[in-house]
Amino acid sequence: MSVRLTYEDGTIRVDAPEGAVDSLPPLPGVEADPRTGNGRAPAHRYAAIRRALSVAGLHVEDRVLDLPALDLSTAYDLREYQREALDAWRDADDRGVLELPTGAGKTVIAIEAMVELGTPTLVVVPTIDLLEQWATELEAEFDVPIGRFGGGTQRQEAITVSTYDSAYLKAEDVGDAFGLVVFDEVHHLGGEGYRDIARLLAAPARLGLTATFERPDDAHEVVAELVGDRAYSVDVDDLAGEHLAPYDVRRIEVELTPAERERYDAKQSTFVEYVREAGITFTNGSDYQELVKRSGNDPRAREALLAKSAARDIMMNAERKIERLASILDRHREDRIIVFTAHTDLVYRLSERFLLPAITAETGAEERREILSRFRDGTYGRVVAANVLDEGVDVPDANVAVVLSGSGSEREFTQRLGRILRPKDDGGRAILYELVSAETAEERVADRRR
DNA sequence: TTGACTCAACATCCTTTGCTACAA
DNA sequence: TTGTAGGTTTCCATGTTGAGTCA
Repeated sequence: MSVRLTYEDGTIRVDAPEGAVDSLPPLPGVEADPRTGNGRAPAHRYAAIRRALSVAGLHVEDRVLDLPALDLSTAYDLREYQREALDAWRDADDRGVLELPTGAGKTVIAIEAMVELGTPTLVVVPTIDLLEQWATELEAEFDVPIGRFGGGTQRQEAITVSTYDSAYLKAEDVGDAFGLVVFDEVHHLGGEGYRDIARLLAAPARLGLTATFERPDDAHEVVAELVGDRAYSVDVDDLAGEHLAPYDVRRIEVELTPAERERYDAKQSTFVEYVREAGITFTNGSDYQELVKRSGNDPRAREALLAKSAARDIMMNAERKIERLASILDRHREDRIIVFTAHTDLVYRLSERFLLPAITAETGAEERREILSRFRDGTYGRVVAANVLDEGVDVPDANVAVVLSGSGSEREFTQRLGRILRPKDDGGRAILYELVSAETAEERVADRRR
């Protein structure tokens, strides 16, 4: 008996002769389609279905992928840990996630994987900036045209780079055109909508790259199912000193002013009292969602949330943080500094007071390029940014970071730290200052991200 | 082609506790 | 008496991004 596999709009269609689908061994993800009398599975099950059919000793007429072999080569020589990472991925049947810190050379590993597999490849990235970086790198490395989905162009080639958004729109149409898919910053794939990208593609080989695989909402489990488990992981501290700059993190506690303290305590207790009365325990992650839900029709819940938000503003934008920043800027006159905040308002205030070039979400692409280019060539020695420079932008090297405020996200912290870890010519140490308001919830927030 | 706009998607947002109605 | 479930269609606010539309 011969089983036929076909790709159809993001699914794998399974046909057996005489409608003998019922007599097939159980196949991963395949369900009977009562209308057509055949079996059907989401496309990402393709590799597993092939394996199951092969184990069962059935003959397969495979019409899913019909891909040309690519003859690629690269001049790159992998470092030892890069080689180990790639080998681990290959040992896991060309599936899985590599967890490496920013600056460890994830792109190089992906390029080597493409050379070894020699199959059409789709690279999926979160931003247009990254799309350009990857495309430029691949064009320089391989002597083939590189396609682009995103940023206004939709051109498909054997090797194509796409944004997550465009990949989401195109996956159904191109799901049978690639043998390998590389997800850069693969933690994004845990997003409710984005995970469909991986479901609709038939590509048997899947490589995920990230500096922080785990997600607070546990969606990395979904990512592991779609791309493969974490195959290799190396920590910043394993590379610091050799391939990355050695670094120090200095936490500086700052007192609230009496006026700030009074307002903070009032707002915080409004929140805490409501939480206590409502019996919300925050024992699991969804409790906060529960509170948000309530605030839709319970005015007191809404008031509590607004109070919490006001308290957060006070502790994150505390006056004395700005004073401490002044002395840090003074001490590091000769250094290259990036100042990070959580609020755009504060970015503009700091920009005005210390004459720092500012970048926020409101900064246009052209102006942003200009600022970063001047930071790169040394015209500017310091910049202040909101959450913009956290990921997906090629930020010139700095050696001092000042985190004035941030979330409890481990990912955000890792990315900000990564901004100062490119090895220094003089072998110098990088420093990250973390300003935290004493005796506020910010102490917990700061603990959580480390 | 560009620039300004809107829209949708995604991420973060968190604390020290214990109710109430109903079915079996 | 004991065990269990308890919104249905999420979504307080802020920040960031990519895609699409229109002039």
